[in-house]
Amino acid sequence: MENVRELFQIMTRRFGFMNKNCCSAGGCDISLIQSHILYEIDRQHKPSMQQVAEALGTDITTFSRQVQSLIKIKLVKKTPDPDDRRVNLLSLTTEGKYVAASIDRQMNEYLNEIFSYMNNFEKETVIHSIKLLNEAMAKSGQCCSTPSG
Amino acid sequence: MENVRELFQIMTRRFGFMNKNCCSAGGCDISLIQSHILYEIDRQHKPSMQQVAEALGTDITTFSRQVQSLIKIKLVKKTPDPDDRRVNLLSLTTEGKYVAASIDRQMNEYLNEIFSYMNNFEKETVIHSIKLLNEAMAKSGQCCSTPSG
DNA sequence: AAAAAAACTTGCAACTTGCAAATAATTTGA
DNA sequence: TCAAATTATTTGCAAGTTGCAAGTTTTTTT
Repeated sequence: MENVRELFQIMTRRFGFMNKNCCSAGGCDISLIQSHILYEIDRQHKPSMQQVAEALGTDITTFSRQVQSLIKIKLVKKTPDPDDRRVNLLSLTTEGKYVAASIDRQMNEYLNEIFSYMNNFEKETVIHSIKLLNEAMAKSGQCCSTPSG
Repeated sequence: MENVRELFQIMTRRFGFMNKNCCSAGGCDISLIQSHILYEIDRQHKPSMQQVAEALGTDITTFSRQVQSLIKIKLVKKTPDPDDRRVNLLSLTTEGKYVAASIDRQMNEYLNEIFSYMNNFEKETVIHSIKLLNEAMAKSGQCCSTPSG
């Protein structure tokens, strides 16, 4: 049987390159980590620092400083949680939303280009498979999350 | 229609956590980048520095130093290419092979655990899909490789 | 051969990392 | 009710990582 890990390793490496290549979409040259942070803030509804850091598997102290840099370039906003003032809620600024949307658009364009080499049945099969994988990975909590979280 | 990028983003993030979690397999606590380097040297046949650095999308100067650190902990060997002595061929030491194999074993164990939540048809569908994806990504060179390479 | 190119290494200055300790707000439990 | 424990986040620090520019060594070109 083929080496399953190898298939995944190559695929995720390529997807990583795609993400890296999209860091300059939206007229803003950010780092890969910053791009991931924008993505995750956009995905969650007013998440706290902890929530985003945990989702990304980033040390909270490192994360704190990454967020500071994103606030400095005006892509991210921090609002104290009125219900618990230890907590800071994160959200994207208008420009942050624009950058995140540009990156997302570019990523989906790349993905469409990749799918253009498949017929429609193959494409649907692949998308269905990724969903299956995500569900299975969610069930199998232990291995696919950070040791800390 | 669902957001395809989101499906990929979450899946590759989880696979990244798996890779990170396996860095201590083989009784050796290495960094994620070092694990990727071991993997890639193992995969290619006596590759040059350039070849591995390019495959991983790492700057060659950074890579040079990462390799030095792997040589220092005796996981990697560097042999001058007899045909072109500018070139250094990379290979794993016996211990490097052991560590790489341990990581690979642990990764495949994790993957098996994930597949245990699927029936056999689903598993085969998923594996087939990843192959399709890799072929399509290889055809669509532009987006899924480094800007430099 | 001299000049250009290729494969790699080193110096440097900027950035990133995570641990330990600090601060600030909230919860717990006498 | 108030001191102690807990939680969310930030800062100091020292170690590690980054990539550019400039270096060495070897090979290719002219």
